[in-house]
Amino acid sequence: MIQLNNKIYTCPVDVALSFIGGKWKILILSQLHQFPRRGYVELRDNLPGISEKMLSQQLKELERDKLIEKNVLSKKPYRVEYILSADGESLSPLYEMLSQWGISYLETQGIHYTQDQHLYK
Amino acid sequence: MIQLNNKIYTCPVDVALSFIGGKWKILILSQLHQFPRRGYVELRDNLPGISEKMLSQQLKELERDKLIEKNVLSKKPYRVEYILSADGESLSPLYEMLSQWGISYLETQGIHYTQDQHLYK
DNA sequence: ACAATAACTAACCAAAAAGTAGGTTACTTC
DNA sequence: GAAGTAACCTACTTTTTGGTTAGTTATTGT
Repeated sequence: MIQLNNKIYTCPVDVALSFIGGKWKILILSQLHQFPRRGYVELRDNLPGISEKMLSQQLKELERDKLIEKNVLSKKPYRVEYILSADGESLSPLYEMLSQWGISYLETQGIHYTQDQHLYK
Repeated sequence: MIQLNNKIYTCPVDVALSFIGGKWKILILSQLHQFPRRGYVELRDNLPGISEKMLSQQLKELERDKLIEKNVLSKKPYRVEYILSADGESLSPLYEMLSQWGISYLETQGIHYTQDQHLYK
Protein backbone atom coordinates (compact mmCIF):
# COMPACT_ATOMS: atom_id res chain seq x y z
CA MET A 1 0.00 0.00 0.00
CA ILE A 2 1.43 3.33 -1.06
CA GLN A 3 0.12 6.69 -0.03
CA LEU A 4 0.77 9.70 -2.23
CA ASN A 5 -1.10 13.00 -2.53
CA ASN A 6 -4.03 11.75 -0.43
CA LYS A 7 -4.48 8.83 -2.75
CA ILE A 8 -3.84 5.18 -2.06
CA TYR A 9 -2.14 2.87 -4.53
CA THR A 10 -1.93 -0.86 -4.22
CA CYS A 11 1.53 -1.15 -5.77
CA PRO A 12 3.95 0.63 -8.12
CA VAL A 13 2.05 -0.69 -11.13
CA ASP A 14 -0.99 1.11 -9.81
CA VAL A 15 1.05 4.30 -9.55
CA ALA A 16 2.18 3.98 -13.15
CA LEU A 17 -1.35 3.28 -14.32
CA SER A 18 -2.59 6.42 -12.65
CA PHE A 19 -0.61 8.35 -15.26
CA ILE A 20 -1.21 6.33 -18.37
CA GLY A 21 -4.47 4.53 -17.60
CA GLY A 22 -7.70 5.56 -19.21
CA LYS A 23 -9.13 5.04 -22.62
CA TRP A 24 -6.94 7.36 -24.67
CA LYS A 25 -3.64 8.14 -23.03
CA ILE A 26 -1.56 5.22 -24.21
CA LEU A 27 -3.02 5.68 -27.66
CA ILE A 28 -1.96 9.32 -27.73
CA LEU A 29 1.48 8.54 -26.38
CA SER A 30 2.05 5.74 -28.84
CA GLN A 31 1.02 7.96 -31.72
CA LEU A 32 3.51 10.57 -30.58
CA HIS A 33 6.08 7.82 -30.35
CA GLN A 34 5.41 6.81 -33.94
CA PHE A 35 5.06 10.33 -35.25
CA PRO A 36 6.97 12.90 -33.26
CA ARG A 37 5.82 16.50 -33.55
CA ARG A 38 2.13 16.30 -34.13
CA GLY A 39 -0.35 19.11 -34.15
CA TYR A 40 -3.74 18.97 -32.54
CA VAL A 41 -5.67 18.17 -35.67
CA GLU A 42 -3.21 15.51 -36.78
CA LEU A 43 -3.62 13.78 -33.45
CA ARG A 44 -7.38 14.07 -33.64
CA ASP A 45 -7.61 12.74 -37.18
CA ASN A 46 -5.50 9.74 -36.29
CA LEU A 47 -7.56 8.82 -33.28
CA PRO A 48 -10.86 8.07 -34.95
CA GLY A 49 -13.65 8.30 -32.44
CA ILE A 50 -12.02 10.67 -30.00
CA SER A 51 -13.92 13.86 -29.26
CA GLU A 52 -12.11 17.17 -29.15
CA LYS A 53 -13.08 17.50 -25.52
CA MET A 54 -11.39 14.23 -24.67
CA LEU A 55 -8.32 15.04 -26.69
CA SER A 56 -7.83 18.44 -25.05
CA GLN A 57 -8.41 16.97 -21.63
CA GLN A 58 -6.01 14.09 -22.06
CA LEU A 59 -3.33 16.27 -23.64
CA LYS A 60 -3.59 18.66 -20.73
CA GLU A 61 -3.21 15.87 -18.20
CA LEU A 62 -0.32 14.30 -20.06
CA GLU A 63 1.39 17.67 -20.17
CA ARG A 64 0.74 18.28 -16.47
CA ASP A 65 2.20 14.86 -15.70
CA LYS A 66 5.20 15.62 -17.87
CA LEU A 67 4.78 12.75 -20.29
CA ILE A 68 4.48 15.10 -23.24
CA GLU A 69 5.57 18.60 -24.07
CA LYS A 70 3.70 21.23 -25.97
CA ASN A 71 5.50 23.72 -28.16
CA VAL A 72 3.66 26.83 -29.17
CA LEU A 73 4.90 27.45 -32.68
CA SER A 74 3.09 30.72 -33.14
CA LYS A 75 0.78 32.84 -31.06
CA LYS A 76 -1.20 34.45 -33.86
CA PRO A 77 -2.38 32.34 -35.42
CA TYR A 78 -2.17 29.87 -32.58
CA ARG A 79 -0.21 26.84 -33.73
CA VAL A 80 1.25 24.09 -31.58
CA GLU A 81 3.03 20.78 -31.70
CA TYR A 82 3.11 17.99 -29.19
CA ILE A 83 6.09 15.74 -28.54
CA LEU A 84 6.96 13.05 -26.05
CA SER A 85 9.03 14.22 -23.09
CA ALA A 86 11.96 12.13 -21.85
CA ASP A 87 9.57 10.47 -19.38
CA GLY A 88 7.12 9.75 -22.15
CA GLU A 89 9.92 8.32 -24.29
CA SER A 90 11.00 6.12 -21.43
CA LEU A 91 7.82 4.15 -21.97
CA SER A 92 8.59 3.44 -25.63
CA PRO A 93 9.15 -0.28 -25.07
CA LEU A 94 5.64 -0.38 -23.71
CA TYR A 95 4.09 1.15 -26.81
CA GLU A 96 6.05 -1.20 -29.00
CA MET A 97 5.20 -4.22 -26.92
CA LEU A 98 1.51 -3.46 -26.99
CA SER A 99 1.64 -2.85 -30.71
CA GLN A 100 3.42 -6.15 -31.32
CA TRP A 101 1.01 -7.96 -29.07
CA GLY A 102 -1.93 -6.43 -30.91
CA ILE A 103 -0.48 -7.36 -34.28
CA SER A 104 0.09 -10.95 -33.14
CA TYR A 105 -3.42 -11.15 -31.84
CA LEU A 106 -4.78 -9.87 -35.13
CA GLU A 107 -2.77 -12.54 -36.94
CA THR A 108 -4.47 -15.23 -34.88
CA GLN A 109 -7.74 -13.75 -36.10
CA GLY A 110 -6.62 -13.91 -39.69
CA ILE A 111 -6.07 -10.19 -39.96
CA HIS A 112 -2.73 -9.16 -41.37
CA TYR A 113 -2.00 -5.67 -40.27
CA THR A 114 0.32 -3.62 -42.37
CA GLN A 115 1.15 -0.25 -41.07
CA ASP A 116 0.39 2.60 -43.36
CA GLN A 117 1.89 5.84 -42.20
CA HIS A 118 -0.64 7.84 -44.18
CA LEU A 119 -3.70 5.93 -43.24
CA TYR A 120 -5.77 8.88 -42.13
CA LYS A 121 -4.06 11.98 -43.38
CA MET B 1 -8.40 1.42 -38.78
CA ILE B 2 -9.07 -2.20 -37.90
CA GLN B 3 -12.41 -3.88 -37.88
CA LEU B 4 -12.96 -6.92 -35.69
CA ASN B 5 -16.15 -8.38 -34.23
CA ASN B 6 -18.22 -5.33 -35.17
CA LYS B 7 -15.85 -3.09 -33.31
CA ILE B 8 -13.43 -0.55 -34.68
CA TYR B 9 -9.89 -0.15 -33.43
CA THR B 10 -7.59 2.68 -34.30
CA CYS B 11 -4.42 0.57 -34.29
CA PRO B 12 -2.93 -2.63 -32.85
CA VAL B 13 -2.26 -0.86 -29.55
CA ASP B 14 -5.95 -0.23 -29.30
CA VAL B 15 -6.63 -3.91 -29.89
CA ALA B 16 -4.25 -4.86 -27.09
CA LEU B 17 -5.79 -2.32 -24.76
CA SER B 18 -9.22 -3.75 -25.35
CA PHE B 19 -8.03 -6.84 -23.47
CA ILE B 20 -6.00 -5.34 -20.70
CA GLY B 21 -7.43 -1.85 -20.37
CA GLY B 22 -9.66 -1.01 -17.51
CA LYS B 23 -9.00 -0.19 -13.94
CA TRP B 24 -8.10 -3.59 -12.53
CA LYS B 25 -6.95 -5.97 -15.25
CA ILE B 26 -3.27 -5.12 -15.40
CA LEU B 27 -3.20 -5.07 -11.62
CA ILE B 28 -4.67 -8.56 -11.45
CA LEU B 29 -2.35 -9.86 -14.14
CA SER B 30 0.70 -8.37 -12.52
CA GLN B 31 -0.23 -9.87 -9.19
CA LEU B 32 -0.56 -13.27 -10.83
CA HIS B 33 2.80 -12.66 -12.43
CA GLN B 34 4.37 -11.98 -9.04
CA PHE B 35 2.47 -14.69 -7.19
CA PRO B 36 1.46 -17.56 -9.41
CA ARG B 37 -1.45 -19.69 -8.19
CA ARG B 38 -3.61 -17.35 -6.25
CA GLY B 39 -7.04 -18.04 -4.84
CA TYR B 40 -9.92 -15.63 -5.03
CA VAL B 41 -9.51 -14.27 -1.52
CA GLU B 42 -5.76 -13.87 -1.86
CA LEU B 43 -6.28 -11.80 -4.97
CA ARG B 44 -8.99 -9.77 -3.27
CA ASP B 45 -6.95 -9.08 -0.16
CA ASN B 46 -4.00 -7.92 -2.22
CA LEU B 47 -6.03 -5.49 -4.27
CA PRO B 48 -7.21 -3.14 -1.56
CA GLY B 49 -10.25 -1.26 -2.70
CA ILE B 50 -11.54 -3.77 -5.22
CA SER B 51 -15.08 -5.00 -4.70
CA GLU B 52 -15.90 -8.67 -5.08
CA LYS B 53 -18.19 -7.79 -7.93
CA MET B 54 -15.35 -6.15 -9.84
CA LEU B 55 -12.94 -8.95 -9.09
CA SER B 56 -15.33 -11.68 -10.29
CA GLN B 57 -16.17 -9.69 -13.37
CA GLN B 58 -12.59 -8.96 -14.34
CA LEU B 59 -11.46 -12.51 -13.66
CA LYS B 60 -14.25 -13.82 -15.83
CA GLU B 61 -13.28 -11.52 -18.70
CA LEU B 62 -9.58 -12.33 -18.37
CA GLU B 63 -10.43 -16.01 -18.47
CA ARG B 64 -12.72 -15.56 -21.47
CA ASP B 65 -9.93 -13.67 -23.25
CA LYS B 66 -7.48 -16.43 -22.33
CA LEU B 67 -5.05 -14.29 -20.39
CA ILE B 68 -5.53 -16.34 -17.25
CA GLU B 69 -6.60 -19.85 -16.43
CA LYS B 70 -8.75 -21.02 -13.60
CA ASN B 71 -8.17 -24.36 -11.97
CA VAL B 72 -10.92 -25.80 -9.89
CA LEU B 73 -9.06 -27.55 -7.10
CA SER B 74 -12.11 -29.09 -5.51
CA LYS B 75 -15.82 -29.04 -6.20
CA LYS B 76 -17.04 -29.49 -2.64
CA PRO B 77 -15.98 -27.30 -1.05
CA TYR B 78 -15.46 -25.10 -4.08
CA ARG B 79 -11.81 -24.08 -4.22
CA VAL B 80 -9.98 -22.54 -7.14
CA GLU B 81 -6.69 -21.06 -8.20
CA TYR B 82 -5.92 -18.58 -10.91
CA ILE B 83 -2.74 -18.57 -12.97
CA LEU B 84 -1.48 -16.66 -15.97
CA SER B 85 -1.92 -18.42 -19.29
CA ALA B 86 0.87 -18.40 -21.86
CA ASP B 87 -0.72 -15.31 -23.39
CA GLY B 88 -0.87 -13.64 -20.01
CA GLU B 89 2.77 -14.53 -19.38
CA SER B 90 3.73 -13.08 -22.72
CA LEU B 91 2.95 -9.67 -21.26
CA SER B 92 5.35 -10.11 -18.34
CA PRO B 93 7.79 -7.46 -19.58
CA LEU B 94 4.90 -5.05 -19.45
CA TYR B 95 4.12 -5.74 -15.81
CA GLU B 96 7.76 -5.41 -14.92
CA MET B 97 8.21 -2.27 -16.91
CA LEU B 98 5.22 -0.61 -15.30
CA SER B 99 6.40 -1.67 -11.89
CA GLN B 100 9.87 -0.28 -12.48
CA TRP B 101 8.45 2.91 -13.83
CA GLY B 102 6.21 3.26 -10.81
CA ILE B 103 9.10 2.63 -8.44
CA SER B 104 11.24 5.23 -10.21
CA TYR B 105 8.43 7.72 -10.04
CA LEU B 106 8.00 7.09 -6.34
CA GLU B 107 11.73 7.70 -5.87
CA THR B 108 11.39 11.11 -7.45
CA GLN B 109 8.72 11.80 -4.86
CA GLY B 110 11.01 10.74 -2.06
CA ILE B 111 9.21 7.45 -1.48
CA HIS B 112 11.44 4.42 -1.38
CA TYR B 113 9.38 1.42 -2.16
CA THR B 114 10.54 -1.90 -0.89
CA GLN B 115 8.55 -4.85 -1.88
CA ASP B 116 7.18 -6.91 0.93
CA GLN B 117 5.76 -10.19 -0.23
CA HIS B 118 3.59 -10.45 2.85
CA LEU B 119 2.28 -6.97 2.89
CA TYR B 120 -1.39 -7.85 3.08
CA LYS B 121 -1.51 -11.50 3.98
C1' DA C 1 -24.21 -25.57 17.42
C1' DC C 2 -22.25 -21.19 16.07
C1' DA C 3 -19.06 -18.33 13.77
C1' DA C 4 -15.89 -17.98 10.19
C1' DT C 5 -14.09 -18.79 5.57
C1' DA C 6 -13.82 -19.45 0.35
C1' DA C 7 -15.85 -18.35 -3.78
C1' DC C 8 -19.05 -16.56 -5.67
C1' DT C 9 -23.99 -14.09 -7.69
C1' DA C 10 -27.74 -10.57 -8.03
C1' DA C 11 -30.19 -6.20 -7.49
C1' DC C 12 -29.92 -1.58 -6.99
C1' DC C 13 -27.87 2.99 -7.17
C1' DA C 14 -24.33 6.74 -7.30
C1' DA C 15 -20.40 8.64 -9.38
C1' DA C 16 -17.28 9.20 -12.94
C1' DA C 17 -16.15 9.07 -17.65
C1' DA C 18 -17.20 10.12 -22.08
C1' DG C 19 -20.16 11.88 -25.95
C1' DT C 20 -22.83 15.93 -28.29
C1' DA C 21 -23.52 20.28 -29.80
C1' DG C 22 -22.30 24.61 -30.07
C1' DG C 23 -19.15 28.63 -29.80
C1' DT C 24 -14.45 31.29 -30.10
C1' DT C 25 -10.17 33.69 -32.53
C1' DA C 26 -7.29 34.50 -36.06
C1' DC C 27 -5.55 33.36 -40.10
C1' DT C 28 -5.63 31.36 -45.22
C1' DT C 29 -7.76 30.09 -49.49
C1' DC C 30 -11.45 30.44 -53.18
C1' DG D 1 -16.35 38.43 -48.52
C1' DA D 2 -17.51 33.71 -47.68
C1' DA D 3 -15.92 29.43 -46.44
C1' DG D 4 -12.44 26.68 -44.38
C1' DT D 5 -8.96 25.51 -40.94
C1' DA D 6 -6.25 25.06 -36.44
C1' DA D 7 -6.73 24.88 -31.77
C1' DC D 8 -9.23 25.10 -28.57
C1' DC D 9 -13.48 25.85 -24.54
C1' DT D 10 -18.17 25.22 -22.23
C1' DA D 11 -22.61 23.41 -20.94
C1' DC D 12 -25.39 19.59 -21.04
C1' DT D 13 -26.69 14.68 -21.49
C1' DT D 14 -25.82 9.86 -21.77
C1' DT D 15 -23.29 5.81 -20.89
C1' DT D 16 -20.30 3.17 -18.45
C1' DT D 17 -18.18 1.91 -14.42
C1' DG D 18 -17.99 0.80 -9.96
C1' DG D 19 -19.83 0.60 -5.00
C1' DT D 20 -23.14 -1.42 -1.49
C1' DT D 21 -25.75 -4.72 0.50
C1' DA D 22 -27.38 -9.00 0.82
C1' DG D 23 -27.56 -13.84 -0.10
C1' DT D 24 -25.67 -18.79 -1.50
C1' DT D 25 -23.14 -23.52 -0.57
C1' DA D 26 -20.18 -26.25 1.72
C1' DT D 27 -16.67 -26.80 5.02
C1' DT D 28 -13.48 -26.08 9.01
C1' DG D 29 -12.57 -24.38 13.51
C1' DT D 30 -14.19 -23.34 18.62
